[in-house]
Amino acid sequence: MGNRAGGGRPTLEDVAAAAGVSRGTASRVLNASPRVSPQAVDAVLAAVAALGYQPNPAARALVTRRTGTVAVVVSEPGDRFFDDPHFARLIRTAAQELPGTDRQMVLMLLRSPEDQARARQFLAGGHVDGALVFTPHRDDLLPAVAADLPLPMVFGGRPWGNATELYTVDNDNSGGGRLATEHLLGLGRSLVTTVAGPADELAAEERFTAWREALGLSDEEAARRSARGDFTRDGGERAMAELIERVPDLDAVFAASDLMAAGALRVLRQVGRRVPEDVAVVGFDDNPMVAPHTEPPLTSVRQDPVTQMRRMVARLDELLAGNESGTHREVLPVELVRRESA
Amino acid sequence: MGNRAGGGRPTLEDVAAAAGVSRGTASRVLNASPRVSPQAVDAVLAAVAALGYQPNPAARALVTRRTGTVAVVVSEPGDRFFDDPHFARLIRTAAQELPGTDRQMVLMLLRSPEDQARARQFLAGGHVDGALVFTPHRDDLLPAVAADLPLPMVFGGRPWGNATELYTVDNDNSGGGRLATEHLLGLGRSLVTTVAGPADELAAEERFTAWREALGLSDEEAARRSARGDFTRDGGERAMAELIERVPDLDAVFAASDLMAAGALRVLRQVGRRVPEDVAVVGFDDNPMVAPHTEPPLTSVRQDPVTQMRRMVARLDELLAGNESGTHREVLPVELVRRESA
DNA sequence: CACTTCTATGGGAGCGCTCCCACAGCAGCG
DNA sequence: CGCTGCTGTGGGAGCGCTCCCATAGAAGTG
Repeated sequence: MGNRAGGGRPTLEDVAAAAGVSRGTASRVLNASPRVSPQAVDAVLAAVAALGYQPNPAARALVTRRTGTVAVVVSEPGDRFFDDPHFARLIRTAAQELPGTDRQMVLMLLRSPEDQARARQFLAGGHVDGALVFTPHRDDLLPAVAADLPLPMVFGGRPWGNATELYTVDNDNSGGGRLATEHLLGLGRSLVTTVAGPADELAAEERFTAWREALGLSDEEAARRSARGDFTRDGGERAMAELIERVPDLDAVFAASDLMAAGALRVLRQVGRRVPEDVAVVGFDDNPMVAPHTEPPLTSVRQDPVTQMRRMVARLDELLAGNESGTHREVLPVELVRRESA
Repeated sequence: MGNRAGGGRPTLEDVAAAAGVSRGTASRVLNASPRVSPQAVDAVLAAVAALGYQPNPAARALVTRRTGTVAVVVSEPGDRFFDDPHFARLIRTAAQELPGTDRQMVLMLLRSPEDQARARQFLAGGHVDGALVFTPHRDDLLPAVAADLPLPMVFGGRPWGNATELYTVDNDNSGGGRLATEHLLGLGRSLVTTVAGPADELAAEERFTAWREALGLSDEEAARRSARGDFTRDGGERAMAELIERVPDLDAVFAASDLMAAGALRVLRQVGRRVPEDVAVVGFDDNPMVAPHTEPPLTSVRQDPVTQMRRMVARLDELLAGNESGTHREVLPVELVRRESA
């Protein structure tokens, strides 16, 4: 009576014994089954409290085939995971949204092709009930195998490949690129250049294409008026330096990320161009750790990782509930936030 | 033969049947038991490959009482989790160090007292084999209950309370505070002030005390020459503004974090004090996203979250292996990185 | 050659839960 | 008063593994 004979953690059997009911009834109480008498509920709950009982998650998972955990997968081979506060916001939102429904979050950072293979194994291995996946790079192999994995998955940002059957929650990169470019045009700027993101990320390509189309540029002219960065501050500096060399008379820059815009601003200052008087600059992200703190504060296209993650969790919840209807592709709107740089 | 009758995932029984051995032998092969014949090993491995078998983690956990996962717990009620790249570095290092030994990482962000209670439940619930815990705040309740939890735990930074039986991996905050202060003194500065961190964090208190003792200040004088921030950039700005008002003739500032130092630099610039000519500034963290990018680049006390997390993982591994010897408290050295601000 | 080791193997037991079938008890009905 | 239906309960089966005991056969010993 009271505690368990073996001395270890109490089991459901111990709870049942203490409550004077059977294991089956105790289980029904814990799973909120309607077919239990009120007095049984009370007795079991009292026994649970008295014994400090907690269900064994492994035993439960074994029979229900549900683990109560969700994987959050981020592929980022470089240093951006900690250089860019964007990721921290994503992770934090995931951590906040998931426990709300009593699910734990397994975080996987993928830095190499081997990591990707391991992640595939892991996701197929029954460790988690579903996955939220960020695989923006062209050589990320997870999207290609995603359709074969018998696991609910929602992608953040559209991965490469014509995987229309994947569930994705994306930001409106094209709309953002257009917004930024048209804003610069509206300011009366005549030579709008861009510091583009890495060509292996679709989001970067979409922003670039939107810029090119908003200006109606030929491929050659677009190439001349653009330079690539890698979404980092240093990359932005290098690209800006290259651009100013090649297009000395530029009077506007659309940078595909705030971090790159920050690098660009620094270079512009170094070469004596005033922002926004000589050169207007627009960033992308509206990163709260970057955009308001640059010199001058940065006008930027706001995309909201919090909303994105929320929508991803909501979509995954639907999939976990067996609801496979609904659009596969969801696109979140972006907006221009004006500050002083443009 | 071949695949499973039921059509679901193959089980160990299926593998055994395909390999022409018993379930017991198949299990021995998978667990690298020495008592198996080479031909049995080959047959089982071939069957595993042919069937695409993966062990059911729940079934394994049920009997071994090991889940193969480790919790990483971070208590941070404010926005610092994504404002401060420090956390991202910690998380990324954990993600990198843990899978090396085939363990998964469950991330828990604690923002409220309820979260703390939930975390306690979770850690006691058998979901994970161990935990790496960051609970720097005075009202974090996890450290107090840690000793009662039958779970290997390693703390990052020393939590409040005289919990000498806890395993901790800390940075040398006192040494760092002394280093910074003595450096400023060595520069010939006569009025060294400090922008201290929040009083509810032990690390902040240790840095503050080291500063006070290096200067040999009375309590009143220490209070006059210091102002508190909350480890954020904005907090640093406010504290610096307050300090410059109260101690107009200050010629040096030791800021307890790089982010606060960045805020301080901005205020100093605004009021027309030149750094380092008029005021020398030293930060703390040597945050790679902040210190090299301030105006001017920041001299800072380097602490290395990568090393810290590595040591924590190593210590947890020892505990998981049953080795409870070794020092409970480990302190990591810090060093001064000179740039232009001091 | 009978005996004891040793090695490799088979298969039962059992981890702690949920699911489900069977059944007791009790109304309500003709 | 025998029948059906409904509610609450007990307990067997079984999820897929690992552990361990028993045992067959090979190898070693006097």
